[in-house]
Amino acid sequence: MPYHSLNDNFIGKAMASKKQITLNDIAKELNISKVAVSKALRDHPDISMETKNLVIETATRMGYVPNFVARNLSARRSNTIGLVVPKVAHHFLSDAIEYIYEYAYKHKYEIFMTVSEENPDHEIQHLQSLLSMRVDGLLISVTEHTKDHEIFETIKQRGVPLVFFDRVINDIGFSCVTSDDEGGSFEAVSYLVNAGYTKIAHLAGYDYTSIGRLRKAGFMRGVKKHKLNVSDEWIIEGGFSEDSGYKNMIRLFKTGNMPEVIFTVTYPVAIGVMLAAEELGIPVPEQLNIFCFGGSHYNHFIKPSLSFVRQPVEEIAKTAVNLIIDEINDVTDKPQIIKIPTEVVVCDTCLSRRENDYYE
Amino acid sequence: MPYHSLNDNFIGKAMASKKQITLNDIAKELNISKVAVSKALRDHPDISMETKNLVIETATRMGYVPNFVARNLSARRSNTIGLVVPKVAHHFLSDAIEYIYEYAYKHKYEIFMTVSEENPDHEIQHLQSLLSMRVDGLLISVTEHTKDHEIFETIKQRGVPLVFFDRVINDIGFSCVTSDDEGGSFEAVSYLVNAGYTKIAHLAGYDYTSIGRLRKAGFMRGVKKHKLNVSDEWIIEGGFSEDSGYKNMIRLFKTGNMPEVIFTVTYPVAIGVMLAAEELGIPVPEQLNIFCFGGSHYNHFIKPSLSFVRQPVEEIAKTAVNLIIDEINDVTDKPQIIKIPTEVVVCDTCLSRRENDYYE
DNA sequence: ATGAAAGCGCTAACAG
DNA sequence: CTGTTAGCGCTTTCAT
Repeated sequence: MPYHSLNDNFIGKAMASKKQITLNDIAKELNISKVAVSKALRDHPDISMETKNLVIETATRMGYVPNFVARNLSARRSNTIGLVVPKVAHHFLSDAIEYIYEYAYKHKYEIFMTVSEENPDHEIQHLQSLLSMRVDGLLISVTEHTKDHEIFETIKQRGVPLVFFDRVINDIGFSCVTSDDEGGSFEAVSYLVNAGYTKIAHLAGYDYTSIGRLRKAGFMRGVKKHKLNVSDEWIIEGGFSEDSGYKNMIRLFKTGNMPEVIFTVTYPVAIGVMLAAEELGIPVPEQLNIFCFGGSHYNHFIKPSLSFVRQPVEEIAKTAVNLIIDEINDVTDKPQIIKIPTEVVVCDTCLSRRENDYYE
Repeated sequence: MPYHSLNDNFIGKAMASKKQITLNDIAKELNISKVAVSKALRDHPDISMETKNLVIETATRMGYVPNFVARNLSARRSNTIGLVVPKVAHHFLSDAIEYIYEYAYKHKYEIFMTVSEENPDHEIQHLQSLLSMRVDGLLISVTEHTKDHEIFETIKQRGVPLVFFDRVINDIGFSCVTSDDEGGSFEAVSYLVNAGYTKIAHLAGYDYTSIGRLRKAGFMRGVKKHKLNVSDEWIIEGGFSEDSGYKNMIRLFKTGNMPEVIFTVTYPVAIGVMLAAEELGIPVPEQLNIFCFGGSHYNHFIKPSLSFVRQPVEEIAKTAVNLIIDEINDVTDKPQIIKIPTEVVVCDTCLSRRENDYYE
């Protein structure tokens, strides 16, 4: 069934059965025109203070609630931003979402959020829905499986502003806001080397997902810079979830060739590695160390707590919101590629083995 | 400024600048009427198979995207449910949100979600926005500070269906879907008593919030049933966050009168207690045990992992979605009060001290 | 089976 | 300052 066909259940009883108060009702009550009421309510300079107060008072008294649907249809803008995320129960995204709401709210934009569940088909569907709702702009972090860019071409054609954040698609003409994935991974390796580790493996994401590709690239740059010996078996491409961390840790173990440290592409992957290590009877951090990209609220309570590269989530959210609003109002050049710096945070794992380590 | 006045920034450039394909464009292209196209796209029985196929093909070819705003205005229903939650980065809610999206999606309803950040004023604002967008129904979990019920009266008056879930307001004529908060707490106490604990404290929520009141009530019923001696100092009313758990643990400690077990109203509160215990040098679970209402993804990795009352999150989400859809379509009696059973899950804390304990 | 007419509630453009 | 006119894009009667 093509997208533009209607939902099956778009029938039956409509919503609110009670009569709604409209601009017209207020106008009649006051014996003025509909337009005057509309303007008064919008605090338009055309209208006298006196009339305004009268209108506002009457509107409140009559229980008027404006109809945004009508307003949006007429004004061809909705003051609304569509947000598409792959998950909600997710260390990074759940925080990012809250910040996005917070900053959008400050700018008087409403956010309509939609969850794709890491499913590219749902992602397309939701994007279409949001487009159909005539949102003014789109904010999206793509699923870990998004490969098809057709929908984004459509969006570009239609001229709807869109900003990618965190998991992005570069080079297709839209702005992107991310942490410095490549640089952060590079710094992680540098930290590890300075701390006295040389045998480092990397559980990577997928190459077709920006964070997977870039974090691996940063890792590789670190490896090259510090002339580390990294066997092929130590770089395993997998997903971004706990599950893939678990599986790939087992796979790594089976090679019989274990590193000192495993650097994982995400926090959940590290958790999966911990789980597997526990089952395999490998003590962490004594026999195996773990370092990951991205933190978690619960990290402090986990034993051992994981050292990690901090993602500047608030900054990313804030920047993305500001950018999409600027693009909506056409006050910025696009596309912009923005990378927010990261920071190495040392917890229980991967402590320095040296004496005078400058990382304190 | 009254709610119905417009946002300050409702000016400036509108969205999509490119011309959008409308029903009319397709109609002209095909030399048939707008209505025929509309009906064909909606698979209306009036239209012949032949015409339908032709229309659908042409629409696809021309890149037609239906305008839901116009559709909703005309049809007076949007196939959309408004969702208001107090937080997103939250053990229970982040899961609940995903399930709500999942089940709504199955029923071809779109969810527009909004985050109140535990702020009752934002909550009211968002409810108003959603109402103005003419959502067909509302799903809400209230903030921990929501006391004023006026907005809900307004919603009732307007005849818009609403279903509360998890944090609910009873007795104001709306349906509620929750876990069995009272029963779950009662069972927790029963478990603890059977496991050999008698000195139990309760870090409660607020009495004006449903989950706080009911979980405390269940606790009290357990205390009475098992004739436990619980000193007044052991029942502390606070919030639902990590922060309040931390503060109240310190407060409890200062009384010099410590229980064997602290039963907390939520998982985050338990985490706060753990934090404080760590700082105070009280070993958990050796010297102090913790039991809480609600679990967490990360519980398995926390040492010691917390024993808890499992909230049936998927069931709650599913039930709430089904209920709101039924109410939208007026195929159910309302209001309904639905309680989903909970389950005691034993992890590292509060293990049984008895030999032949039937809880294994 | 198809279409013409009438609006959903609101805002924009222009005239007074 | 206020009102009139003309839609936004779509869905509903109700004719044909």
